[in-house]
Amino acid sequence: MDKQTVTIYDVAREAAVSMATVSRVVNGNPNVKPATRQKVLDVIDQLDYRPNAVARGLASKKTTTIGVVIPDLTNSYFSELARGIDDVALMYKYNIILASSDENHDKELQVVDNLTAKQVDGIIFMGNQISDELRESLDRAHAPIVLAGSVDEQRQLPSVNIDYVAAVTDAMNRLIQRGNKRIAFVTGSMDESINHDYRLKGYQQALSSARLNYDAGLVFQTDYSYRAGYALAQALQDVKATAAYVGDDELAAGVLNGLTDAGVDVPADFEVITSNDTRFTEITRPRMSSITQPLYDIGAVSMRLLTKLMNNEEIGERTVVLPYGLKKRQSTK
Amino acid sequence: MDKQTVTIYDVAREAAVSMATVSRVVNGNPNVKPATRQKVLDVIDQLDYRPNAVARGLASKKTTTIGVVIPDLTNSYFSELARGIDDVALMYKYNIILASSDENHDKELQVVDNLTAKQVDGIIFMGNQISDELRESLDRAHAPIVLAGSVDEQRQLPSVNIDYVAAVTDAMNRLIQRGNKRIAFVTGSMDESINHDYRLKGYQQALSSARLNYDAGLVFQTDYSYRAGYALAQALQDVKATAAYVGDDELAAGVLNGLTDAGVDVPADFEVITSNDTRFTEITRPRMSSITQPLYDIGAVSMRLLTKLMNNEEIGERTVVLPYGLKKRQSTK
DNA sequence: ATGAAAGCGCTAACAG
DNA sequence: CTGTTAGCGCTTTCAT
Repeated sequence: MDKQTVTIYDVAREAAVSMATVSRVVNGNPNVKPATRQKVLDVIDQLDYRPNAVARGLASKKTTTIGVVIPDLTNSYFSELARGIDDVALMYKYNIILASSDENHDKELQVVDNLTAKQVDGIIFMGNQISDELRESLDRAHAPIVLAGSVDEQRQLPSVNIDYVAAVTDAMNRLIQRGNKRIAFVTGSMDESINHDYRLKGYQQALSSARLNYDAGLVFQTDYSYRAGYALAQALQDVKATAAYVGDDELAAGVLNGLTDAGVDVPADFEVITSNDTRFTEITRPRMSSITQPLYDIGAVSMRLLTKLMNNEEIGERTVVLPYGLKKRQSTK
Repeated sequence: MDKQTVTIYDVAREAAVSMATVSRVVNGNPNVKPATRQKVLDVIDQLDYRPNAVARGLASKKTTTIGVVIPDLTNSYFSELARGIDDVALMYKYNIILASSDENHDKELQVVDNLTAKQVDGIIFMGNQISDELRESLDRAHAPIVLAGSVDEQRQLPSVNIDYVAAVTDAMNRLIQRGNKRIAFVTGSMDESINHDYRLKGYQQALSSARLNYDAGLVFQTDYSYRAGYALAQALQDVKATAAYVGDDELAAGVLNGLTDAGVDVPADFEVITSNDTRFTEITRPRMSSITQPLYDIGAVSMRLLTKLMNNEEIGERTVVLPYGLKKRQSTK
């Protein structure tokens, strides 16, 4: 039942060199004579030696493992980001410890402490409520961290996103130009900075530029789920909205189908525009117009940035803003 | 830049006990006098001591970390399974190292070796082509493994699934009873055991029970993507199929929309039934009829089974088969 | 109930 | 270019 049969010591003995030398060839240290390197390599091959990453981690204080905290694995927005993270992590030979936070503050704290105990070399964090408590936990990790597709209202933490304010403003302008006067704003919790400090700001800016009144009754705060959106159909009609900006694609799909099933014609009688351009936008009928953002890239760039931070490389800008766009499909006129 | 400031040694000194005692209280060993336990606890609190999991792992040969290999993070089928795995892992205090395989055989081998190096205590594997090579790698891990929502044609590895053959047979019978004579079979690669050895078998069984001929021209092998399904619309009409069983929900959504956009009325002129009952089935219009399966539970039960295996607990059946169902929605008559 | 001591498998100075 | 020697921080016998 030995997990580890052959160790670096066995290789050293068999190859008649010191373990330091074995360590050197394993780690690609150039200070080894080709002949002995080959000899060691042969023995490694013959014994089928595999370095123990845990021992390595303890000795070197580097685990080549990063932590990724994700609010919801089953939400396409996050899983697309994760894919970008994963690809780049692989490229740089880092393993990922996945930690689900369920957008729950206590759990976020817990998982971060947990990642710290595991001595991760860095953390990619997705989530939009960075409390002071969390900031402390993150500090204790003594490891670099970057926010992926998430914002830090205090702009202290390195992050990669798009310009959410401008994106929402653009989306709103589109709706306003088409003559909509009562446009609903539908997103997740306003406790999330991205909703409260960015999207809502964009919403209000567009309104005020168009000299339209801001009506709190048009603001819907719910959770990011299809069901939640579907359930909103009646309320949306009750407030006489003729369009909606929605902060999540599944939520938007729910709004769209809820409305359609209630006999509302989208986009003729009601326009909807969503935020993340995930695959859901193509699957619904009508297809959903959306803000577009390079999700995979946001994840990939986050991870790349993290590697730089972990290597103490020179960083240009700690907050990288990627370009967004607007894609008109069928849910808007 | 010290990652670890306070160690067990510091606590021992400060509490005037040996590190062995500190270790005992940290690990909940009952052989500690309540008074000294309290003293140690106080010092731990005061110094904000956090055990280093890496050192622990090296000393105890247990990392409380498991590896999860997943073909595609962005596919709902797998992410739903992962959610179940994750929840139970948390419950038993295991961390998850996530390893994407991209349904690529070489990558599977590589990630398994990687997980082995990291000394994971167990592995949950999703994927349906267990080659001999992979089996060897898995063996070398010296860690228990369970297949989640995946099959091992050789039935050697512990796994949790539904009865795929029966499920597909049921789905086919439904289609056949409605009078369909030419039913397409649309799935991913036939190299995958689940497609070749299970689903296809169910398809053929249903056909033969109904005395319908098996026509290889009705079998479509593609990848699990919306685009792939969408692109199949013409081919499906060319072979004069009037219905299709589809092995993946996104793929099915593609088939459905492709057909609809080509002017085919679903379900009036063409029925489709899919396999995984993920959220996509509710979002498409018409909604998709589907085999139902307890995805979250499959993941959860897999993880639970793995914990038992890791603790050398007595296991009843190494292959657990969960119930499936059939849900009629609007894509079938 | 508690302590001493020997590792776990590897890296990293430091010599030579 | 290679070997020696300490640890890394913790668990785990084995004594006491």
